[in-house]
Amino acid sequence: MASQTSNQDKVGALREEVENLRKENEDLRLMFQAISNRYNILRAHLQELNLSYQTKGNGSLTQHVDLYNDSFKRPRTEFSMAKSSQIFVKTDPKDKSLIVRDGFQWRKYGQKVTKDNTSPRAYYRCSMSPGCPVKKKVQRSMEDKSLLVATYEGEHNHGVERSLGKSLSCPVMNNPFQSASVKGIAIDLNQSGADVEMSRNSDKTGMEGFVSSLAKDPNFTLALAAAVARSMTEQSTLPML
DNA sequence: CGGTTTTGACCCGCGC
DNA sequence: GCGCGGGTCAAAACCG
Repeated sequence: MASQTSNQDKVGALREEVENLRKENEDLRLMFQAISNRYNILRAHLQELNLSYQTKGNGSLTQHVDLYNDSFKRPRTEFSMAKSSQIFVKTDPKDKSLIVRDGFQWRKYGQKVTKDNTSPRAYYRCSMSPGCPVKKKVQRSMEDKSLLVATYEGEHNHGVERSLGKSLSCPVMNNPFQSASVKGIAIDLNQSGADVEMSRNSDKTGMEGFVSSLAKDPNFTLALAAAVARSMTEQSTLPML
């Protein structure tokens, strides 16, 4: 029958379309994860600015929110990946491992007990790319033993995608630690939560340029919407921690 | 077997 | 020059 063959054609075409969409979705997911990682690094840089401010004055919540805006309003000649930045990760204080999952692969090359802190400091080098100069130090905070402080130095000479292709779960996105806070500063390491906090606490002054440039790209907005939807679906299947 | 971790030795800058 | 402390090296152990 003619109608039967045309139905088969339609089914074939639909299958092909579904497969194409699936591939596209996968690409978009990887792209979203790369952007997420970059965002985390940028946020860590902000955190560093915030900390240096707090050491000078007694930072209340209001002050540190203002600083977010001030640091964005300030003209910058360079706004690349942070050359040196700190992030805080909430962990079990009894856990002696000094591991901070941030989406990159690291090779530990040393550990030292420092004078000002009873817990040891671990030294890592990025092992995702042969000549990558990035290093990080991880040490438990003295004030709050449940916090791991990771200090990053240098700029990666590669993207984060390299490792993402191998595993479906991005360590940063699936970070089991819901939030970390120290002296009134809260860093939410849960990806979706972080986005919400960001939009609540800042007027996005400095982010405007970045966001609007991305928003002008229809491909990006579509990609982001799809990736976020998928990300949320995946996260909803994870056990609540 | 190749990559990673461990850990004591070594290096180097800084203050005295 | 010397000692101290933080950072790195490198050989051995470990692990998937």
